[in-house]
Amino acid sequence: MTAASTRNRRTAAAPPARPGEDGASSRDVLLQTALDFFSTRGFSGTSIRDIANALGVSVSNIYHYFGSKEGLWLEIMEYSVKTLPARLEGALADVTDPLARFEALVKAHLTVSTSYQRELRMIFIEQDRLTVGGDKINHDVQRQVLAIYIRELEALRAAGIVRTEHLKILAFNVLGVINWQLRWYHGDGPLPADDVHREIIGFILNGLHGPTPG
Amino acid sequence: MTAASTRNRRTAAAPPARPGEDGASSRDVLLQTALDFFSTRGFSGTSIRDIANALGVSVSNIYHYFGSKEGLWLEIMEYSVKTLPARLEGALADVTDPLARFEALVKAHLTVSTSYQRELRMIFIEQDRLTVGGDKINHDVQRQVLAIYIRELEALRAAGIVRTEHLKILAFNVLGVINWQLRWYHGDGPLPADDVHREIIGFILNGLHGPTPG
DNA sequence: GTTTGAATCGAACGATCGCTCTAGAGGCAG
DNA sequence: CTGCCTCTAGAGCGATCGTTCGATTCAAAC
Repeated sequence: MTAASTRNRRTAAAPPARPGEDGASSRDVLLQTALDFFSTRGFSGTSIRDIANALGVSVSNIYHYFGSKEGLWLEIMEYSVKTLPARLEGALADVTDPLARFEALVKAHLTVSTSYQRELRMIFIEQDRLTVGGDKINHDVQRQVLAIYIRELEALRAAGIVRTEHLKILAFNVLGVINWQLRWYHGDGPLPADDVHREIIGFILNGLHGPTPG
Repeated sequence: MTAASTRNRRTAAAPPARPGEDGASSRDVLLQTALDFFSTRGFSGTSIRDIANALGVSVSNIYHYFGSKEGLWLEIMEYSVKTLPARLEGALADVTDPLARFEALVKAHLTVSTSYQRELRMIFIEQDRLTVGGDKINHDVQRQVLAIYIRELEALRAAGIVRTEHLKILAFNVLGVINWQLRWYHGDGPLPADDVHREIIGFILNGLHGPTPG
């Protein structure tokens, strides 16, 4: 969102970075640009020089701040994707009714997805290219999120709202709708994000009832 | 491993063998191996040497059969993904009732997804790395499939089953559930594919009813 | 027997990859 | 001024990338 504007400010003449002055340090600009590339081209589809050249800086800069290409990827994960499970749990803190909890869960998930769209895309684009430690973050986050959904779905089944016994499949279906939105929603449509979210939530909450017997 | 033992004896004037015609020709083995790599590592995450070394053959072989790395990718698309819209239309040929049509559409889509899981994954993994002509196939297929779903959803709205006016969002939600299955379903679970499909269809058909007013 | 052509290999090309190294520029403490 | 530290640039390293080329094998065609 702000990457393009900050980028133009410090291109050609290579001025020294002034952290805190204009709010975007060299480090932040590198992160934003890397985010743009990683989220659209994937890890192996993005080269260090792609990022450096887009900003008109040297590749040494990236290694100075992040140590390696994978370190840059992990740095983005650290402040965004890794916080997703805690954010979802936070949205459930004050809600007791099972159905209201689930709706709050989906709503919070959609809100985070809109805020961190590019970052979350990084999870789902090309997952077998990082070293063991790097992949572990992706898998851990996805596993934690899935566990949250299954736990809430169990409460819904206890309440008689969900009838199927295959809660894992149901959770995948719900997550499919939510995560697919990362692909098709670009914010340039005529509908505000809230209306889009309402449509998605309506679809999911109806889908919970599962296959009609008979 | 099997490439060295398979010597093909095909007639000189004929073009390369069609897939599935005789045993496993060198060409077919190359296609299958490329499919394994492309569907898990993406286009830029797969190197020509990855494929060649996995089979113990020379990289020249790939260029002999497919001309280029992108030609190999497109060859896979040609016999699989590109046929998806026609297959979906074919499933609708004899059905008239709108709801039955939609159910047949989703069911056929799931069947094709199970048969061509790796091929369809290639669509959704890394989409900005091919040249203009290569990307066009991906976009065309996705656009055609979306058009089919929207057309059927319009019939459902005319029949009073679908109430929302945002059919495009609804179509994306349905496609999200179906396509997300490409990620999580690996066929190694305890449930047969038919049961999984039934769960997914049940979720989608209930989701069609959309947000409950009030 | 000769010719043809598809199938295959191994070497090598230029480009690009992730990454390292050295050095210079500028701020700041002594 | 001197030394230290952070930030940055640029050259260059070895490896790998997609691709090309020449040569060889082998079976069918003439």
